[in-house]
Amino acid sequence: MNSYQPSIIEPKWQKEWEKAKLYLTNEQTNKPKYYDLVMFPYPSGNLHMGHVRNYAIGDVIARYKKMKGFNVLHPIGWDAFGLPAENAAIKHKAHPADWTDSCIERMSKQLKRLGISYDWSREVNTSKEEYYKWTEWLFLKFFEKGLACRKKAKVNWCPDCQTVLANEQVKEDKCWRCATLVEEKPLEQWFLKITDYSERLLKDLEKLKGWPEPVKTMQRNWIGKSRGVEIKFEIRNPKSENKELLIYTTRPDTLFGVTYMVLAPEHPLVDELIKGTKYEKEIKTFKEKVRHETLHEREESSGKEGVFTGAYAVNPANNQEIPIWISDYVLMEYGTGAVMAVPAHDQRDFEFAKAHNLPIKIVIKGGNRDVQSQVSDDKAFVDEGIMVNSAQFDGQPSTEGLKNIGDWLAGKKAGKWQTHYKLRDWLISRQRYWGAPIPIIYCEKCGVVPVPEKDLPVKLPKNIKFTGKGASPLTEVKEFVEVKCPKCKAPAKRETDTMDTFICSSWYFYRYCDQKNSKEAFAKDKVNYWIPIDQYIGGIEHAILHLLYSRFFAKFLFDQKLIPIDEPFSNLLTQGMVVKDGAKMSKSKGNVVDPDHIIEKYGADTARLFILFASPPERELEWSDKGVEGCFRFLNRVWRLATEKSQTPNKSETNPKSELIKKTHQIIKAVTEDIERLSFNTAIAKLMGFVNYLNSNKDSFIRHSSFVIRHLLTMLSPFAPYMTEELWNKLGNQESIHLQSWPSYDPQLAKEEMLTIVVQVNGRIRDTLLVSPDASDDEIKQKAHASEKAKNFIAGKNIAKTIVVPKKLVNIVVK
RNA sequence: GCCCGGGUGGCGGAAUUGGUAGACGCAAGGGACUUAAAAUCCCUCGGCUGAAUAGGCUGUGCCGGUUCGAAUCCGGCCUCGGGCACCA
Repeated sequence: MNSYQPSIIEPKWQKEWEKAKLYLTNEQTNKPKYYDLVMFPYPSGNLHMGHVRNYAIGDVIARYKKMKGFNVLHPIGWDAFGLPAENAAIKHKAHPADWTDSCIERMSKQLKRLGISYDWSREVNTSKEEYYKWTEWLFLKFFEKGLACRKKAKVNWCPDCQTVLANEQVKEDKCWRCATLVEEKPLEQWFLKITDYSERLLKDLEKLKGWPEPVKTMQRNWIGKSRGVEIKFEIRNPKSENKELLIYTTRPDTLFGVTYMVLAPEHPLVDELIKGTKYEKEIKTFKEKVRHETLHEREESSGKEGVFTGAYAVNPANNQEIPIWISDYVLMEYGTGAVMAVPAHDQRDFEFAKAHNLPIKIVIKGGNRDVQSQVSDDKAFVDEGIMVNSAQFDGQPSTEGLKNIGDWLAGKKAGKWQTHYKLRDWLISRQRYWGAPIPIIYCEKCGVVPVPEKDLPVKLPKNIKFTGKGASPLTEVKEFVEVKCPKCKAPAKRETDTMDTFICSSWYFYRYCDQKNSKEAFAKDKVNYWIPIDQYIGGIEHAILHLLYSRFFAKFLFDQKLIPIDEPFSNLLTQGMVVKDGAKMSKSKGNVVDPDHIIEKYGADTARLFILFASPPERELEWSDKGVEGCFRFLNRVWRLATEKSQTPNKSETNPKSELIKKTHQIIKAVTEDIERLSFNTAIAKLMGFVNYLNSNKDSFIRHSSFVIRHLLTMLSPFAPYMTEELWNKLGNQESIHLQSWPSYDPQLAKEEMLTIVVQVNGRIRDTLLVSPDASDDEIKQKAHASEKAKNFIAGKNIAKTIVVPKKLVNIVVK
C-alpha cells in the first residue's frame, strides 16, 4: 500500500483529463442543460484565495450537476481590459497587452492545477479583437436605438499631470502620483441611458426568486424610486423678479414647516441671486471650497456648513418669506439641486438649522409622543403623525395630508406629482488606452458619425507611449485619430475615449455559448439553448454595479430580439469575501495569499476542501493556515480506508437491513440535500462524520465494504476530484469517476428507526424519550407525563397545558 | 453620512420552518503504540457547582419585548465588514 501523494497524482490526472477531453461541452444531447457560471477574473497576475473560493464552489456545482445527469456548461475567461494593466505599463515599461497576456498565462496554469472542470475551448478574453469587435458592435446597437448619448460630466483632474484620474487614483483629495490637489473638470462624455430601464430593472427584481433578498434590496434602494411633488417657490428678490425655484420632495405633508431653502452651490440660480450684492464675495469663497470636495465627501458631509444668499423665496402654502441658503449637503445631481428645508421633521435640515440659528416649526405631532421635547432633545421627528400648524390640513393624519397637499398644489398649479429614481445614467467614457474603443467619428460637417459595422473592430493601435501624464495615449496616435468621415469622406477625428470595462463584463456569458463565432456576437440558437444562467456565483462586492449593468444589457438585448429572456441569472450565489487580517483580499490592497504554496504542501484537493469547509459560501471567510491540516488528514483517512484490504472479504454485503446499508443511505440523503441547498461546509462535515463512523467500526469488513467505499468516493469526487479519481482507478474501474452518476438513496432505508423526543417542563429540558416514528401524539404525551425526571418538576403544581410538537418535543406547562 | 450584511466555546463554524445550543474541524490536555520522534489510534474539552461520564444553575455582542418555548421574531444600542456609480 502506498501513501497519499497529491504532488504525484494531481499532475497525472490533470493530463489524463485533458487528453480524454473530459470537460468539453456541446449542445448535441438529450440531457437537460445547466449553465453554471462563475464571475470571470481580472487577470491581475496571481490567483488569490477569493478566486479559489469562487471557482471551487462553481466546480462542485458543475461536477455535481453533471453526475445528476445534466449537460453542464462551465466556462472561464478573462475580464482583461482595465486600469491596472495601464499602471503596470507605466511602472514596468511593458505593453498592457503583453502584461495582460502573461498574467493570463500564469493564472490559467493555476486554475488548471486546481482541477476545475472548465471547458477551456470556450475561453474568452475581452481584450482580444475577436471579442471587443462585438463590444463595439453592441455599443453601435445602443447608439442606433438612441440609448447612447453625450452629456457633460465631471472627472477627477490632476492639474499637474494634466490627466484624468480614476477614483482609486485619488488619495485624500490628492493625486496618488504627485500629491497635487485634485480638481473636478467637466468633460463631454458618453452615457448609456440605463435610466430608460429604471422601472423594468426595479419591477423585474420580483421575478428573481433565486436571488438573495439582501441583493435585491440593495438594487431596489440603488434604483431608488420615490413618489413626490415638484413644488414651485417664487423668489422675492428685487433684482430678479418672477424667478422660480423648483424643488422635489417626498414629504409635501411638511410643507407648512418649511423655514428656509437650500440650493446646491453650483445651482445656476445662485450667481443670479447674489450678483452685485454684499453676499457675493462670501458665496464665491464657499463655492470655491466646495469645488474641491469630491461627490463622496459631500455625501458624507454632516450638512452643517452653508452660507445665506441674501435672497428669499415664498412658501406657496402660506406665502411666508423664507431665506435661501447654499450648502454642500445639497447635490446638483439629485432631484432639482435644491431642497425645501423642514428642520422639525428632517434630521439633516434640523442639524443645519441648529448650526445657523434658523427657526424650527413643528407641523406634525406624533400620537402620544411629545414632539416639542423631542425636538429640543436634538432630534428631528421624522415619523408619520397628525398634522398641526398647517391651516386647513390640521388634524389630518400626515399620510393623508401628504396626498391632499400634493393634490392641492397641483390644483393651484404650484406643483405636480412626480416619480423620481436615484439611478443615474451610466457614464461609459474612459480617457484611457486599455479598453474597447468607442466606435464613433466626429466630422465637422456630419457631426457624430458611428463607425459602419463593416469597419469593425476599431483596433487599438499597438505603438503607444505611457507616461501617466497628459491626455489619453490614444490622442497621440495620428493614424488612429485622423480618419475620413464614413459619410462624406472629409477629414474627421476619431473618438479617443474607450469604454468602461463593465461594458465588456455585461455580455461575456453570451459569448461563452458561441465563443468561436466570427460572424456574430453569438448565434441565436446557441444562446437560446444555454440562456438563462442557472447558477451565477461571485463576490458580494458585485451586488449592485456588475449585476445591475448585466441585467440592463439583458433587457436591451431582449428588446432587440437577440436573446430569449430579459433576466440573465436565474439563481445567484453571492460568496463572502476571503479576508485576511480583517481586510478584503484584493489586488488593490496587496494582502493577497498565494494559493500555490498551499497546493504545493497539501495538494489542490486539500486547498479546495478546506476553503469549502471553513465557512458557508455566502459568509465572510477569514483565511488562516491552521485547519488546512485537518482537511489533509481527512483525505488521508479516506485514502487508507479505500486502500487497506478487508480482513473478511467473503461476507455478504447486500443485506438491506444492515446498519451499514442504512447508514450509507442516510448519508447519501444528507449530503445530497446539503449540496442542493449549496451548504458545502455541512456536506463535507457529514462525509467526515461518515468516515469517522466507518473507522471506529471494529468490523474490518464493514470498514472496507466496496459498496460503501464506492459511494463515499463518488460523493467526495466533486470536492476532491484528483484523489477520488486515483482511488477509483486503483479499485479497478476503467471509466473516470467524474463520468459516474450521483448515488441515489432509498427513502425507506434512509429513515431513522427511532425518534428522540424532548420532554420539557415550562420550556426547560428535563428528559428525552425514544419512540417509534409511528407513535401517535397522544402516546407521546402520555409517555412524557409518565417521565420520572419530568415528574420531579411537576410535583405540587397544576398542569396548565401540554404542547406536543410532532416528532420533536413535548412541553408540559405547569403553574 | 446613506444602503446591505455579520457578531454563537480558546478558534473556524453547526442548529434547513420559533422546538435538545455547540455537529464537523482546529487548538489544548491526557493516554496507547514506539528505543525515540513523526504518523496513527483512543479519551476529555462553554462557564459555574459537583466525587461524578448523576444532577442543578448559567450561557448565542448589549438592553428590553413577544411566546408554552427565542441564536432564530420585534424595538433600541454597540461593534466589525461590503457597496456608494472611474478598482474590478
